[in-house]
Amino acid sequence: MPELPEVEVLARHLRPALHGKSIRRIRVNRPKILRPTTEKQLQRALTGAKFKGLTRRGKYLLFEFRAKGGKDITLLGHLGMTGRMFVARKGEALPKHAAVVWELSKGTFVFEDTRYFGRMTLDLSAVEKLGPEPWDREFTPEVFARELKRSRQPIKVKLLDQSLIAGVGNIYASEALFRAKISPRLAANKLKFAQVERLLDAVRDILSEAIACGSTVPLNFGTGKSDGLFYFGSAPGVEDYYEERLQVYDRGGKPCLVCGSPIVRLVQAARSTFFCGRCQKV
DNA sequence: CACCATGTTCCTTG
DNA sequence: CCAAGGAACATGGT
Repeated sequence: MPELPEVEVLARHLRPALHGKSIRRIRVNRPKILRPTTEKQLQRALTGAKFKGLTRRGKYLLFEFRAKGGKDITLLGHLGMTGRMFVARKGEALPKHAAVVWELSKGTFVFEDTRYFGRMTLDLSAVEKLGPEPWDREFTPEVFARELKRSRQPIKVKLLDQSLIAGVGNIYASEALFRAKISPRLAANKLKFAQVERLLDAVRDILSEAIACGSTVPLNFGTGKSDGLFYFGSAPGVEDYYEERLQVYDRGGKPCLVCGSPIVRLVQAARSTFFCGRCQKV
């Protein structure tokens, strides 16, 4: 479930769910997910700590706590490929792959992750390496263009570079390029300035629309199958809602929704890219 | 069985 | 030193 929009929507749901609560006890079922923090360190830092706030940076979540001794603590969360987080109600069964569980003053916070690629750690170094948020005022088309000039990698691959721009993942990279009518194969340093402008607008619009869409969906994490979100999401009764959300991703061989020509799948940097060979000529 | 999957990091090669 | 490519991580779905 996790690119910037999904993480943003999750943050908006978790904030009120954690408001005013503190951590009674921490259970770690998958210590690796804390790396390089140890289970002991996490428990020492957070047992008895009170939730103070939650922000998002790129695809990361930053949990703020006030520890028992009065010290402020930041905990970093990342969903990896398959991570989910939710506050379960009392007596609710834990999912099979619950990696970390916080028993709260009221309720239970669950970080579950089938593939265990996610993170929950006191090591904040990953965030320092992130590039700007897509809507950062300083991140102008001029800045974007200057960075792209330095690379001959395909533009699709550059969009996934979190040190260039934070938060774009494999799905929305394809979607943004389709929106901007730019070929994913075009070398980053070959983009015209007008294309860079269009691409930045497209990235911002695609992500904003996904957040707006996700924000209207009633999440119901606890009950099982529904992660309530986006591409794989199926909140009850809103199935059709998702139909038209993705224009190219995972639509290989299907007709382009603009021109009807078949959507092409290719592999770049070991990841699938989808695009329309007719609409995205250059 | 084969191949695919929303992400990041590490290692190798040039 | 850097850029680029690929494997590894771990589990499940088709």
